[in-house]
Amino acid sequence: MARPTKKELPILTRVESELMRVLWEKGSATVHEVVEALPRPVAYTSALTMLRILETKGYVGHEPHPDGGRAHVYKPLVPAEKARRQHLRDLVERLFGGSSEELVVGLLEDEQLSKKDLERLRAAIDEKLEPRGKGKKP
Amino acid sequence: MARPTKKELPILTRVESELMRVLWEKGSATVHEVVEALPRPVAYTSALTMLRILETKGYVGHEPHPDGGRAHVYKPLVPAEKARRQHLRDLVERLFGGSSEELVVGLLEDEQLSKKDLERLRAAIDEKLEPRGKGKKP
DNA sequence: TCTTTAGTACTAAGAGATTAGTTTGTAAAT
DNA sequence: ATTTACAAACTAATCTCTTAGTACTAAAGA
Repeated sequence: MARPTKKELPILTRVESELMRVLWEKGSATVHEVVEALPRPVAYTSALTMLRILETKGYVGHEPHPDGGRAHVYKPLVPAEKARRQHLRDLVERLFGGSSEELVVGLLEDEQLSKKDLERLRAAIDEKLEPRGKGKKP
Repeated sequence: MARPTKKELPILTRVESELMRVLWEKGSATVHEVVEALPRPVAYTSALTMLRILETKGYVGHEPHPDGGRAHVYKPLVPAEKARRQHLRDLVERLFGGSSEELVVGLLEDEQLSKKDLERLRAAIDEKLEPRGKGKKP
C-alpha cells in the first residue's frame, strides 16, 4: 500500500467552494458547463484556472475527451460529505473551541430549523444512541 | 440613533479568529497578553496589527489606559455566539446548500459526539419542540 | 491545405491576508 | 532635563486568492 489517501485535504476558499458546489451537483462538467451553472458571470479562463487549482489541491480530476470532443470533463475527486466534514471540523476548531456539541446547540438556538427538521434530527439521534432493527454494523 | 449596529459582520480569516478566540476567552487583554496566550510564536507588532484590523472590522475595541499603564486594553465588541452564528451560516451557505439540517446530520454521522452529548442534544431538541414546565419565552 | 474556431495552457496583475520591521510618542528613571 | 523602556502607529514585504488576458493547439470547414 503506497499511500492510504490520508491526505490533509485543504480548506476551500470562497470561490473554490463555489465551483465545487457546481461539480458536486452535476457530478461532472466541462468548463463551459461550470461557467453556465455559476450564479454570477465568470470568464471562461477564470473558471478554468480555478479548476486547475482545485486539481492541484486534489479536489477534482479531469479526463481528456470523453465523447470525442476536445473539451475536458472535470469531476470531483472528493465527495461533498468528506469536504463538509473537513470544513466543519475546521470551523469547530476555530470558533467553537473544538466542541461540536456547542455548535449544534448554537444551531438549535438559531431556530433556523423547522419542526419537521427537528423531529427528523431527534430520530437520527435516537438511531445513533441505540441502533435498532436493521442490522447495523457493530 | 446614529448606527443601529446592523453591520454586515465580516467573516473572520484564520488568524483573525485565532486572536478573537483569545479575547473571547479572556474577556479582554493587552497586546502582550494576547501574544502570550497565543499557541504559537507571534511578534508583538503582528498581534497589534491584527488587533487593529479587527478593530476596523468592528470586532474589537480598545480603551487607552485602564490601570494607569500605557498599554491599551482590547476587548471583543462582538460576542462569540454572534460570530459563531455568522460563520456557521456562511459555511452552511457555501457547502451545505443552505440546509442546516444536513449539517447537523453530517455532524451526527461524524460520530464526534459522545453518548452524553447526544443525550443532551436530544433533550435540547425536545425542549425546542415542546417547551415544557419552565416558563420559556414564547 | 489553409483558415476559422473552440478549447486548454501559461502568465500576469490586482486585491486581500499575514508577518514584522522602523519610527514615533510618552511615561518613568536617573 | 536627559535618557531609557515600552507601547502604539506607520509602513513595507511576502504570500495567497482571484480574475482574466494572451498565446498556443487541435479539430472542423472552406
